[in-house]
Amino acid sequence: MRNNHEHLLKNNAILGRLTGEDRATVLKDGQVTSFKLRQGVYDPDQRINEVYFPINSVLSVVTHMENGTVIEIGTIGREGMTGIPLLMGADSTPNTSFCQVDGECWEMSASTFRQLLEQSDTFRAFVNRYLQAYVNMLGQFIGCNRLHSVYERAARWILMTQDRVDEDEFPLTHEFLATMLGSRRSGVTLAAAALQKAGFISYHRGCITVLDRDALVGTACECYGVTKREFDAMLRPEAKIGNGKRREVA
Amino acid sequence: MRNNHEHLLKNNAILGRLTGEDRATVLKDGQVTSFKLRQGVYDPDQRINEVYFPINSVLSVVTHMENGTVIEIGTIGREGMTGIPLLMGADSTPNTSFCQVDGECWEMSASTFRQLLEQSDTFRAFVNRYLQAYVNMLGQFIGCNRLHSVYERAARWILMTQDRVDEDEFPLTHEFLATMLGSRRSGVTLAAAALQKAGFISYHRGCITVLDRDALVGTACECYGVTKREFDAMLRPEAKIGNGKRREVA
DNA sequence: TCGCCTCTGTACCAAACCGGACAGACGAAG
DNA sequence: CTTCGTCTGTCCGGTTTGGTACAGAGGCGA
Repeated sequence: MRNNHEHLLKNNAILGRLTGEDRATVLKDGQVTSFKLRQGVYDPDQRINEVYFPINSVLSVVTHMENGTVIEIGTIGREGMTGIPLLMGADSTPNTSFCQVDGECWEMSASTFRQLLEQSDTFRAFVNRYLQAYVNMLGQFIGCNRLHSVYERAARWILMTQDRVDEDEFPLTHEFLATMLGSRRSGVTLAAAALQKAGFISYHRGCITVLDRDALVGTACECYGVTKREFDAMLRPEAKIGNGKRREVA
Repeated sequence: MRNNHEHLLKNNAILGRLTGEDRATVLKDGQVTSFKLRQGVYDPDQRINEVYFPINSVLSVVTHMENGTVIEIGTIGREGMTGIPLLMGADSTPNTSFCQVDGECWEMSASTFRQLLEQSDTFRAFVNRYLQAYVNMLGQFIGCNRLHSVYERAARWILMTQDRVDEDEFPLTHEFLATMLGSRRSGVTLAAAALQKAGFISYHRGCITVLDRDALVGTACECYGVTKREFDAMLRPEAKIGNGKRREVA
């Protein structure tokens, strides 16, 4: 049982790097939880009592506009965790989180999370670095949503999700993707059809398969690579976070 | 001289709330610095040696896309500070910061900043809450950039800047605003002309004047109000937001 | 005062996208 | 084997915006 759990922990980038006492605390005070497709994780402005470290599930953070429109602002998978606001001293978030691809998470109470932050420099360091990468992703997406086409963003989104589930196939409807991207469904259908025709992906009634990852990377906007490098770098303690951008102000 | 400085500190939402030893540390180890229009503050991936608390200046954080396009991801004025990455344990940022409206900042070395974080619960709390509001703003703008028109976003931007300079008049060209909003200049000219015709603003060769704030608020997308409430609430320790729950200070 | 540079107004075409709608196709449930 | 709901393909008019270009107007320096 414990071996099984330890195996699961390895799949999460943060938990998988803990050792000794820290790992013991995680195993002792946490548990595996499953999320089903579209299941809610956090509601706006509600107290956050648990944090989750995805193992093979993918969660989505979205914001609601006043007119009811929903749009994705971030994705959380095995590279990270939910409950970022706790790290900043808040106990809630104005956003909504839910399950985008069903699977398992490691659940930890907010109090255990805070205890670990105090107890472990390693844990605090990794979580902080994740926060940093997450915030940098938000900044990137501000530009992405303004400057890049549905086609590019769709490819980017598919790649990001595939990285997090680590399988070629996962559930996805055009309708859902359109909501995440803040575009209309028929626009996504055109983009998806083009990607399928090109042989990069195939899909069928709510299920998508990535066929040619490299081609997708070439199709997606730079935002995919930029954020991926950020997240990768965060996991290398000695690496400098950043991606070599060095430009002048206009 | 010291009185003068203390007066300046009051104008920054974070520094203005410090007392006793904390304030003494700030005054002892910091200084006033001026930024000129378009002057750079941080370059991508360069070590952050100083942090700045705007007094009456406004700074802008932008990201560069690979094709050279620049777009704003955040604004920093007297409600906050630069150097957020330090708070997350990083020592650089992938983004660029520069001066959007010239004026003064309180400059503090990174080491003093870290010392204050250790020394003062109050300081750490305020800075953490500011980070929280800043991150929430990023999330809001991800949606805003995708879903709202140039007209709405232009009004939002003008309001946000005016809040930070606290004067009705400040420098702004259509060209610059277009860059910040990630749109083309002539589109901003149309939006600005409409706002002027409506009597909400007036402008002339690189200088804009807000004439009717309330009308502008009505014109801007909800994102203005949402982020303003976040910043206001985060800086009031006793504030109740969301469902009436008090947010804990870290 | 003159000339130049910046800022603003405007125009035009093309592409992308919205908003909405409709129909076919597939699969799950009965 | 139907039925029904979901998912996808497609269409069309209208709007916004991108890309580009040009000209006038104001301010500033020579």
